Amino acid sequence: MPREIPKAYEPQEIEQRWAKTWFDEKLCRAENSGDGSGRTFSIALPPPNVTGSIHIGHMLEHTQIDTLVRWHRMRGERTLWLPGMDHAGIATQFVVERMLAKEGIKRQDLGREEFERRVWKWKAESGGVIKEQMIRLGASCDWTRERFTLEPALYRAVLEAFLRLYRDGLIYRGRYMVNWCPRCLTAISDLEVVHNERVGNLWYIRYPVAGTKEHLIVATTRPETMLGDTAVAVHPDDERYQHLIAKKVLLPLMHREIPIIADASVDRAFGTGAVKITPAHDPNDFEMGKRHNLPQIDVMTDDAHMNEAAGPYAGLERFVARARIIADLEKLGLLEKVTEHTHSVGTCDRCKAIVEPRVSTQWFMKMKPLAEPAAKVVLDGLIEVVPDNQRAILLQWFENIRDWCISRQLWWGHRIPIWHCADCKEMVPALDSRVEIVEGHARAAGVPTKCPKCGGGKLTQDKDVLDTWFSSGLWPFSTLGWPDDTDDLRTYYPTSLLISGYDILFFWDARMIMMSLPLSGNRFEPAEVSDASAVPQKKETPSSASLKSANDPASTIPFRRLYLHSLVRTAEGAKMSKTKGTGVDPLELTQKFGTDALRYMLASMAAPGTDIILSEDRILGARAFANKIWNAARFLFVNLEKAEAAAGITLEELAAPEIRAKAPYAIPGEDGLIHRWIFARLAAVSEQASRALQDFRFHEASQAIYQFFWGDFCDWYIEWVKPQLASPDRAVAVAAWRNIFAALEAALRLLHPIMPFLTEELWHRLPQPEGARSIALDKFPEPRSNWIDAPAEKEFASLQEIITAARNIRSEMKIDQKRKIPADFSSSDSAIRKLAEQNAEPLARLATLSALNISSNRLDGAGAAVRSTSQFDLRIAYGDAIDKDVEIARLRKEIDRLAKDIASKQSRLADETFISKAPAKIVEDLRATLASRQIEHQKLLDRLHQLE
RNA sequence: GGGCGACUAGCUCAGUGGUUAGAGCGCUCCCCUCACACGGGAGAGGUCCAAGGUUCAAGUCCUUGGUCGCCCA
Repeated sequence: MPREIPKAYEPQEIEQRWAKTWFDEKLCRAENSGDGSGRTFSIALPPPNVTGSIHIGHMLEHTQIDTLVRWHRMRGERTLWLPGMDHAGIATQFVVERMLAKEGIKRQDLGREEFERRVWKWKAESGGVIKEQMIRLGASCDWTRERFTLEPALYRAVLEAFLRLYRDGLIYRGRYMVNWCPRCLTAISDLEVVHNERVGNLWYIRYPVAGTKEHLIVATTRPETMLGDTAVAVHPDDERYQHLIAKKVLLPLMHREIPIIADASVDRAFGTGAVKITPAHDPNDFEMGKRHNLPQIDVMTDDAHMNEAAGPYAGLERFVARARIIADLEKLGLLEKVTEHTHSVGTCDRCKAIVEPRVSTQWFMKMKPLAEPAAKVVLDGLIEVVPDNQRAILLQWFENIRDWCISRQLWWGHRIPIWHCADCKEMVPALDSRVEIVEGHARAAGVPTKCPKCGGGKLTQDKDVLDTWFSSGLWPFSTLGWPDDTDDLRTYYPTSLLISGYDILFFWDARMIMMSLPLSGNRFEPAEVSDASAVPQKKETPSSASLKSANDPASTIPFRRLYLHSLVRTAEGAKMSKTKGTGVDPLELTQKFGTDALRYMLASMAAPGTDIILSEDRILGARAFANKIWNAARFLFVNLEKAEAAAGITLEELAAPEIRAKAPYAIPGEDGLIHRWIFARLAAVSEQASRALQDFRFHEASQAIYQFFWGDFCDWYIEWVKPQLASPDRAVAVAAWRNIFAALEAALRLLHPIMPFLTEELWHRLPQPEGARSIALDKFPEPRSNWIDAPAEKEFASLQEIITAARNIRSEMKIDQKRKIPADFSSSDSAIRKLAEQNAEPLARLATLSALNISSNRLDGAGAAVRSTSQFDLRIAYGDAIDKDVEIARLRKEIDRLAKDIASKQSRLADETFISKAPAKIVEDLRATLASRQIEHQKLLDRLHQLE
């Protein structure tokens, strides 16, 4: 048993040692005998991005998950926290392209296969730093079940999901308006576009009306798109323009005649009420173009330069073209005016480039038939959403859902398992979801060789890959072995809980629900087709009713509870951002303060629904807490050595597990109030912590445990029992030691879910059962019936009051801290007098009194300081040290406060409606409180009169 | 434009209709007392954003307004 204990807690070595041990010993591997018995708790790690390193947001998320996971595990449940990573299509491709750029290479120079090879190489070398960091930070994941979205099993799950959804008509391909990122060179989904208000301009441009001298003035924020205009639209009821409808205007610069059309969707109040229509470059115009059969003219290239359709402006970057166009219009006298105009500009979530709305041929997922059942499971309460207000936000999103663009023009990701026939353009899906391993990596194996429509043999696979979130949407079941029917799926699915930030509620949580419901139930029905000729015809989109009947929602939901945690913000309240350098590195913080301290701080701030503003002061407080715990343990071990030497007491006889189990022990010759009290507190706090954790109230659990450990255990319990521990009466010492070790050990288990390292270290310094590996596998304290003791709690509170009153007098009288002085104690209540008598020694010791004279007499306060409560009076006479004026001021303030309180209570009690309507308990309590206030008030008044 | 959240001690935040609204940090005073100065003891500090309303009872529920932040369009 190591006894050398440093004076201050030094977390670095301890944390590294335990992190390694936990990982090496596979401590948190979830056993699965397959019998499915007993309570199960399972949770999937929201997969961090393979390019990522841990940031403070992960740290918060993982602290909360890990705390709950450890708590459930300690409650004896079969517990699985399944970790892994996603391949982060755009981000990873970006990172590798940037590296290549340093060598002067473009991915196109390498070709697709070689580029993929390079990305895998990068992944092997630098991907997944975050895993090492998580291990270092003690995340109690089952690392034996770690998953990656591009590994063969999950690749197969993606193919299977795609093929089923395609077969069911939920995935389709078409030419529609999408958000195009000209930097990433790919389409992105609506969710990946960040809208910001920006001050720009509104340009008013004169379009000459053909065959007249009139001009129609249109207003636009993006003049460069006018090159692709195919109409001008006005509202059908707009009197200003009635005479122009069906005429034509001559599109300036392009010398093209385009029609003036009438459409009710035109906002008459915007600009001049006449708008240019560019169906290939604006979502509203796209819709209008369809209604009026207008041509779509795409005037840009993939990288946002003007293309040949832009005539003289071809080759210019879009904003250069804009400036040139404005200048040219001005020269021609066609620029009416320019005004300042604030409007919303969409940027790429990943690279911040301004997104170009653009028509493009892409793959989409139909969302309405998926969103309806998803909303239903939330409405029906099959998935509980916490905090509750997020539930409404989620439901509203399901309500207003739009189709999801799932294809990405990237080379890194799951390639769409569709082949195109060169002859007849038929789309041929992969024959099945099997994957083959080429150079160690998965790709679709069910390659069709013949076009089922025309019999042609020239089939080429679609070039696009799937949005990373598509594979993330399958995460809760793909990681457990789906589409196979595995023991893990049977045991751990649906998962118990998902914890994520509310910022990915739509990206991930919502999509997971939508994809799980139709897919995760059918484990025995792979979408295989036996031969190419049997490629199924696309069915009608299934109704939500048929989706529902195919699967039981209770068994196909991805998780039973969804907890949206808050975000960590900068001191200014902004979202932390790596690019802005406002991020905080949690590893740096753990280096400085210790992981447990950082975890404690985050947990103590993590009230549901409130964002966290990071404060170094709070981490310092948490570090102090860790140090306090360390030193409490240190006190026990250091003093135990003395007891060993003096009385031959051994740790084994004091703290062996079977000894601890029987605490609290009675102390020979006294009532053992203090010991009964600490276990009563332990019971209350254990219960409070459990209740709080059940409801994700991490801050409440943290605070309760802090209060217990520091306030109750250190400040009162240890101080109180010090003499007993050193007692020459061996029986007294042994009993006291046994109690204090049992209390400490239980407190460590109580604290373990939040502060795993410190508690593991100290737990191992106590005797444990043969073969016990970790506190993490021990039990969370549960209130025992012999711990609960309400009278002890009440009595001890009175003793605390007496000591505090005495200390208060001493402090106000500026009595030397070391100087022992006598005090007089009086109470009309014999039970209180008896309590004081029985505890005279600790009372005197902790209040530094030379004597405590107990009586039932009224105390004469002349020339002395007095503190009174309704239960007792305490008097200390000490020379002429009392400052009369100060004392009078204090009394007056107190009397005033009491008088107001008494008046308010009296008036309430005088109110008939209150008496008749309020619960009896409330009235009763109020009466009792009033009585004791009145006693107190009278005592203070008497005292004041005496002084005056 | 629609929705959500916040506003409580100097700061950061708890507060689940019912006793005198709490915590940590900071502040003031005293103490390096034999586990801990990352400590111990004692204290000061609040018209709970404003105004109405519901209720026997409002920091808490409702309405309106203000300031700040976020999400969706």
